[in-house]
Amino acid sequence: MRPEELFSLLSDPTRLRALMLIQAEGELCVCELTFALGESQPKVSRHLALMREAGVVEARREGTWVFYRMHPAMPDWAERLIARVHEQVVGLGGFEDDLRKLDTMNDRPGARACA
Amino acid sequence: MRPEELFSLLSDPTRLRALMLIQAEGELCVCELTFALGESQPKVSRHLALMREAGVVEARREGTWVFYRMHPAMPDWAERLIARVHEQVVGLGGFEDDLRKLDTMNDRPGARACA
DNA sequence: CATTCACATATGCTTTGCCATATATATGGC
DNA sequence: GCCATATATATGGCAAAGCATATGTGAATG
Repeated sequence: MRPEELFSLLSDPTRLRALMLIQAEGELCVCELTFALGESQPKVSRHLALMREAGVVEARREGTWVFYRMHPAMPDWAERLIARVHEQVVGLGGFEDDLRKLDTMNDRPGARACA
Repeated sequence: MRPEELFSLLSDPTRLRALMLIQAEGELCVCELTFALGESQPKVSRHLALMREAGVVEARREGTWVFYRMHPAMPDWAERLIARVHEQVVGLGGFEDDLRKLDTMNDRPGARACA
């Protein structure tokens, strides 16, 4: 993975917001991300697929749901970079709103863990 | 400036390489960047213009030359973010090459300073 | 046990718009 | 007039969004 490719992935609002949510929560399923972002399911799924194909996130199926988390085999520089991005960006309006929105979701598949 | 916009700027190889050089050197003119990157002058100029219009870098004219540096009024989060990016990618092959290439340039306008 | 249904997720397809590049030309200082 | 830099125009390609639809899983019904 080259740096420009990673930045290209981060340059879309839907992907950036989704990734910051995953970074904050550790693991989230598509329906949780769809709810928190307020975007259509196909749109969210497509963007997650792009990050999955690039090796930024990893998918794990559990019954009906598919959970996404940071890819464990990501290069160190990329992992650190995303963590730094999260630190600098999480305070900006919009990202906090997404987290709050997520907390208002009922009946979450609740695999709350492993951050 | 929104984060996605910054990442969009960083997602082009020419812009990323140029910005990393500026971050490392403090200040560089267009001809130095053109030389170090090995790209055409109009190409480099256009990419610098994009970053200038976005408020990421600032231009200063000194006679024939135009020097570019980080924009002093950039938001704190963006300034820190670019510094973190530099820390994480400066070690990757390619960026080091650009710096070495720059050092081989003769008759540099040499405003070496103020980093 | 097979069928049907409901739900979560993924994927073709098409249109639209932006981005990068190249070439050519213009500006501005010496 | 020469050099460094900027900008205009045209073109090719890629990326995002919407819509419809396909896949895959689980539950319920007969």
